[in-house]
Amino acid sequence: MSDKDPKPKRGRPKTFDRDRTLDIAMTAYWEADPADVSLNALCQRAAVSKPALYREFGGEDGLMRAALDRYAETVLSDVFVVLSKNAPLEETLDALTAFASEDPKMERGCLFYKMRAGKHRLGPETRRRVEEIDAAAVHAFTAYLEGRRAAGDWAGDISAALAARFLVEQIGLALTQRAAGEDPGQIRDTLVLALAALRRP
Amino acid sequence: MSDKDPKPKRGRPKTFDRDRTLDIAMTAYWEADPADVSLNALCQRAAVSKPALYREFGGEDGLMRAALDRYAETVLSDVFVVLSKNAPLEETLDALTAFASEDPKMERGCLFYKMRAGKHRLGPETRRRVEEIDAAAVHAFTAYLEGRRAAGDWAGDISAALAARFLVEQIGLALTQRAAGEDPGQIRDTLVLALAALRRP
DNA sequence: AGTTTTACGGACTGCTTGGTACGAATAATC
DNA sequence: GATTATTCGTACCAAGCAGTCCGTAAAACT
Repeated sequence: MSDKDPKPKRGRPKTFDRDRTLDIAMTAYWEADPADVSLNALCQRAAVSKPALYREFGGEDGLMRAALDRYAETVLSDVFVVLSKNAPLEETLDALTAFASEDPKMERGCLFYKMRAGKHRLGPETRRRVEEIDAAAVHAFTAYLEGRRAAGDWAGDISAALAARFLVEQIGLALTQRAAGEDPGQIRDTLVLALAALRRP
Repeated sequence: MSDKDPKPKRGRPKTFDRDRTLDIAMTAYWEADPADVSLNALCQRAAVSKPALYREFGGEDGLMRAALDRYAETVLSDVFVVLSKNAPLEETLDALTAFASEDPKMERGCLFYKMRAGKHRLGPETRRRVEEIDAAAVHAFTAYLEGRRAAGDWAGDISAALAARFLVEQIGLALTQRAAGEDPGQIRDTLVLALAALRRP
């Protein structure tokens, strides 16, 4: 597995730091609304030339898509991990509530939900990825809830798919409120109120 | 009160149709995201010159604010009327659910919530008006719920203010989903699930 | 040394944006 | 008819946008 310069390639050696640039782009898109971050501003922020960006990512759509990919690997994966643990319902809902309404990491909201909210403004690649992640999230929540039902842990009389959609939307709502700078305590209260629908029969 | 040309004013007579222009602007902002409607496009759509717009509304902010004003008078007022009727809780929640998830008038979502979602992109006047309407909505819902509590109709153990906030956000979520073109049936199911928190003790 | 290959970025394109300068048009008044 | 008051819209502005041209730098190969 040694990727230690196995082939001294021809031509001028590449100096473009893809990883660093992607980090900066992801952070910028995350902090602000992706629609409010221009390529020009991004180039300046990362001290990178525009042609370099185009060589590496093909354009704005490619860059956004790559940034979203990284976000999914870096941040969203944690949520999927939590679900795959198949912990009791109460415990999982508490963890999700804390994550969405209080986790300092999510103080500026969630890049995925921000992109989803402005889906019509995205390029085709990024939009496709957003829909992919959305479907994956619903699927993961559905699987988790079906597991909890089988474990006798959840007695809801609704379909797991509906409950999963509901969860995804309520968490999204909370994270959108955080991005808007609303009071975490109030966000938490609202989210707890909503999720009560899954706790009681 | 006759405004029948009581004063033959000096200067060139005005031909600008403020009402018609405002209607077209409101509709355009409503159908699309306000951030995606440029003044240029609006002028073309209304067959109006840009300087005329500036003379009448002062700029983009003024026009948006005027369009939102008209929207509040035209559309939102209906909701406030429903609340002021002080109908039983179940009945009102059903009406709100139908309004948000199925009313054909709201097929493209709600201008107020669209503006609120992109609040940071608005001019100062429009933003201020959005916050005003938001506060008014919460206030109206709070007053209604307190009335229902007094009538023994609502036995919730939470504050009316929290329940009002919750209602405003859930209705907003449903209307945002409608703007995104999601299935009304699914939107309805999700909203009913959320509002169950207010129906049960 | 010279050729080939690859990556580099300054400077440019064409387009859209919100906003405005200004002369022409149209009325009442003198 | 001249003056004054008011509204009209063409034509322009600077700024910002995504995206690209192309000359130059830096390496390996011959």
